[in-house]
Parts: sequence; structure tokens; C-alpha cells
Amino acid sequence: MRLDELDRHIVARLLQDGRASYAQIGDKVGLSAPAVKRRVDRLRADGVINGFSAVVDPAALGWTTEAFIEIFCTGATSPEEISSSVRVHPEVVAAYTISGDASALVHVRARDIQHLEQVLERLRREDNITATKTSIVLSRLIGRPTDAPSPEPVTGQ
Amino acid sequence: MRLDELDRHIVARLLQDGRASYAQIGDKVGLSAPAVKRRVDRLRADGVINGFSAVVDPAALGWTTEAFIEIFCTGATSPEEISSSVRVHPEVVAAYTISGDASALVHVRARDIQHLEQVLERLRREDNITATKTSIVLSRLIGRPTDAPSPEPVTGQ
DNA sequence: AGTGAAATGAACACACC
DNA sequence: GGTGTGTTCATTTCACT
Repeated sequence: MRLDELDRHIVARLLQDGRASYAQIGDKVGLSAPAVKRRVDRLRADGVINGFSAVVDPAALGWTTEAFIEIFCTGATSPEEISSSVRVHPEVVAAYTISGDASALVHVRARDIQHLEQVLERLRREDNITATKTSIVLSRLIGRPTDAPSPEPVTGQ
Repeated sequence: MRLDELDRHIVARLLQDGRASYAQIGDKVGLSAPAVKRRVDRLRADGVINGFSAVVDPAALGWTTEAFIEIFCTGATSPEEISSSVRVHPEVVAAYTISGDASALVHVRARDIQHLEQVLERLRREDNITATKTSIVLSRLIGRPTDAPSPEPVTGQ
């Protein structure tokens, strides 16, 4: 499934304003509203667009503390096992297996430092997990709405 | 500014479906559509909700490679300097100053490994940056739509 | 703060060019 | 891909509690 320029343009607009009407988008990209809807429906069916969401300030909801935790696991722990050890903790907002020394990198949000400490204790109690290495976020320098990329992959120069 | 239960409920619904109508939300939370709209307007004015966005699959847009890069800087480089060194690179989707050895942690998306290498070269050419340590993402285990937290901070147990 | 009603405008599903 | 139309539904504003 290939995306043309119009598709990318529509995705760009929806990243910027997920509640834009089809007519509004159509004005910007040069299509009629029904044509935009047809393309958005197709983009959703193809899994390019997976839904819509509000962009919320975590601090305003009481999540003022954030950390990245490197997870070290026993011998040959599978990604699935890591995933299930980690996903039971609701404070985990993202987790990745990565190259390098650690088995996984986990992005955590907590109410405060005390809460973060509790999360760490709970993670370290998991059977697979032998060690953790925590980097507390001091400040967010950059963060696009959804950590989303721009719709146009930059061609290498 | 404090949020009551209804506000959190509304935010939860908008995180799940950013295009939900006010009437739909009202049905779930027990309010009329105008009442929901007034609260959403207030949440936006207060900066709790910063906008709406589509949830897009980066791979479908051609961004198949992802990495976390620890950035090491000269002596006393300020967060602002790091930020400006890093934000000029469009492949950077997020960046944080963190505790620990590194000065900052940068989340990067690239088209492929070759492209990632180019990003690394460009980053290392920045004056402030003395070294980088890259962890390539092998697989995403968990990733809530927007790396957003749930609207209810979990109380420590 | 909330509701309810009325007017405007968007969405949707058609058939059609 | 663009129009047209008609129906349904959402948004918005206002009066009122």
C-alpha cells in the first residue's frame, strides 16, 4: 500500500489537528470533503492511522515525575516475557527491547519521586529482572505531540 | 486549577477517542453535550488538553528505524544549548535532560539504518556534543497511543 | 455549575458524472 | 476523482435554573 502526496498531506493535518473536519482538511489539500473522508477511511483501514487522541499534559493530571529505566534480565529472557513483566505496571507508558547492554528500555511516569521509587521496587521484584538502571528526566527539551514523526521521511542528504 | 472526577473521565474518553462527539462523551459521563463542551473548552484553556492528534503508525510512513541516543556534552552546557543543538534535526521526536552520566537522552526516528547513521554523524558534528551512545530499538513492547499516562494517577500502595 | 431548544453546519450514504 | 441531495447527527449559542 502506497501513500501519495495527498495522503501525506492529510496525515500531516490530522497530526496537527485530530478534530479537523473533512471540509477543513479538503480546503488545505485541495480536495472535496467526501474525497478526504474516503482517503481517511482508507488510511484507517490500512493501519496508517490507528485512531485519534487528545494531547494531554501529564503534569496537569498529577504525573510530575518521569524516568527511563534500563532493564537487565536473566540469560535468555524473551521479549514476550519482558513485556509481560513490565506491562502489569500501569506507570509504564512505553517499553522497547534495545541493542546494547540492557535487555529493555522502559519509559515510566509517576506522581512523584516516592511513587517512582515504589515502581522501581515493584519492577525489581519481577522474577526475570536482575537489575535496573534509572535515568530520571530533569526536563523535557523536545516532545512532539505524540512522539510522532513528521509525515515526510527526510531523505538522507 | 483542580480537576474533578468528571474532568478526568472526559479526558480518559478523549485519550481513547479524540474524535468522540460531545454527546457521546456526555452519555458516558452523565452530562449533556453542551456541558461536556464547556468542560473541554476549560480544559483546553487551562492547558490540560493541548490539542488533538491522529495516532499514526510511523512504519507505515516509512520510519522503520528508531533509536535512543545518549548525548554527552562539554563541561557546563545548558539545557537550552542542548535543546537547540538537537531540535534542528527533524528526526528527533523527543529529547530530555536526565540524571546520570549522559547530558541528555534523545529519541530519534529514521527511515533505515543508513539514515540513522547520517543522523548520528550530524549530531556528533554539533559543537557542544562530545560523544553519543546509541541504543537501537529492536522492538516496541508497549506503547500507549501518545505515551500518555492514564488520567488517574495511581496512588502508591 | 447544569439543562433544554433552536439554528447552523458537518457527516454520511446514496446515486450520478 | 467531483457533484447533488437528503437524512442524521454534532456543534454552537442562548435563555433559563
